[in-house]
Amino acid sequence: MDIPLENHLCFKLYVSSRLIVKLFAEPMAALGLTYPKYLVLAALSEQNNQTVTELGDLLHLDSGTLSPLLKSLLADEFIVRTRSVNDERIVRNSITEKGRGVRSKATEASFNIFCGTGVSFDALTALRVAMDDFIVKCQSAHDVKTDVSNVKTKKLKPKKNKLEANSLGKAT
Amino acid sequence: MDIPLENHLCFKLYVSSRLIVKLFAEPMAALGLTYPKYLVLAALSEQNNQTVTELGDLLHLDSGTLSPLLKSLLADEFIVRTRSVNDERIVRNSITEKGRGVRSKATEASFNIFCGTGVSFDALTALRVAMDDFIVKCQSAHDVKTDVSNVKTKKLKPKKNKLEANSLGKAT
DNA sequence: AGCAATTTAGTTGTATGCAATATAAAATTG
DNA sequence: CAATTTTATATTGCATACAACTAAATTGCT
Repeated sequence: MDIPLENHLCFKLYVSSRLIVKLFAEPMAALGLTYPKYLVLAALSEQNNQTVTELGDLLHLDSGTLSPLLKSLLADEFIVRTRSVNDERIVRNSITEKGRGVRSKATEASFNIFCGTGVSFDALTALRVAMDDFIVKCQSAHDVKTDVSNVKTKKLKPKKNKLEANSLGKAT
Repeated sequence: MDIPLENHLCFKLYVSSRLIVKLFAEPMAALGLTYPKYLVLAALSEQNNQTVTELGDLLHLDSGTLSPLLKSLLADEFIVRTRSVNDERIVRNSITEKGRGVRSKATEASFNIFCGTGVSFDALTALRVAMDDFIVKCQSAHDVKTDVSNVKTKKLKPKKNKLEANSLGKAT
């Protein structure tokens, strides 16, 4: 089979994503951030105190990527991390005041980057909407692949609790 | 400043790109490929015998990424590499028959992946067109950043030279 | 010709992404 | 309630990306 590279939407997305992340690099670095770190701060800024799993669902990143990122953000004091008292497996991540400060500046930088591209608001919005649909469909396609067997084998039950607080001292 | 993550086009692109690349992973691995390797083979399949720089311009990748990639493709005999006689700095990359074989199968897989997402051809085309414009604008914005000073200004840098041979014979 | 600047590709160091694995803790099960 | 399974997070290993740097080859300039 033969399809020109030019006709590969995946290729366009791949290039677009890397180009835009590259545009973010300098402004973010000036704030002590990287692109994914900015996303984490933005996520926590809107909904604070999220678990690693919740952040992962939102950003489509797994613990293999998030754990080092959160560790670094903690070291920079942009976030604090608290192991849950009720369930010691869970670690909640909260943005600090310092974190909110850089997040705000970073969002401003992000806005300026967008302006710098000269893309119209309409085009921006249209792309976002189209992208939303695409993301849902890709996610579904991916779930189909990985969920072949667990269609009927899941159940949720209420939690209990026990034990006391610490600050990331236990559980792994 | 405060803009919801949901309104960040960059975020949508970032997520979309990673999702689609993830969908490619298994089918490509079955052919001994990865996503960027597939792109290289697709590029050479359309325009064979390209230099590293030409491939880089097309795929928006630099030698830091391409050199290891091409080295790996060479080891797998999907391409051959020839240092130019006229200009020994230049290395031309050509897809082999074996390479064309897997590229064809990979393109077929790529088509199937697209079908699996359920995205309509129209939506696909619309996205690609919108993406093209976006890429051009991002590229321009990036060029503006990096070209600010070299329109009329030169830099002074110390130079020297020494050493020899590598796997392809000469020229580092 | 002779040397500085430029170009081309490769290497190094850092930061992701992600699958696979590890580990602790909680939920289920017999 | 002990053993098993599941869940939440962290760690490891591999493959990109990319900036910065290196080395060799070529161009340009005087």
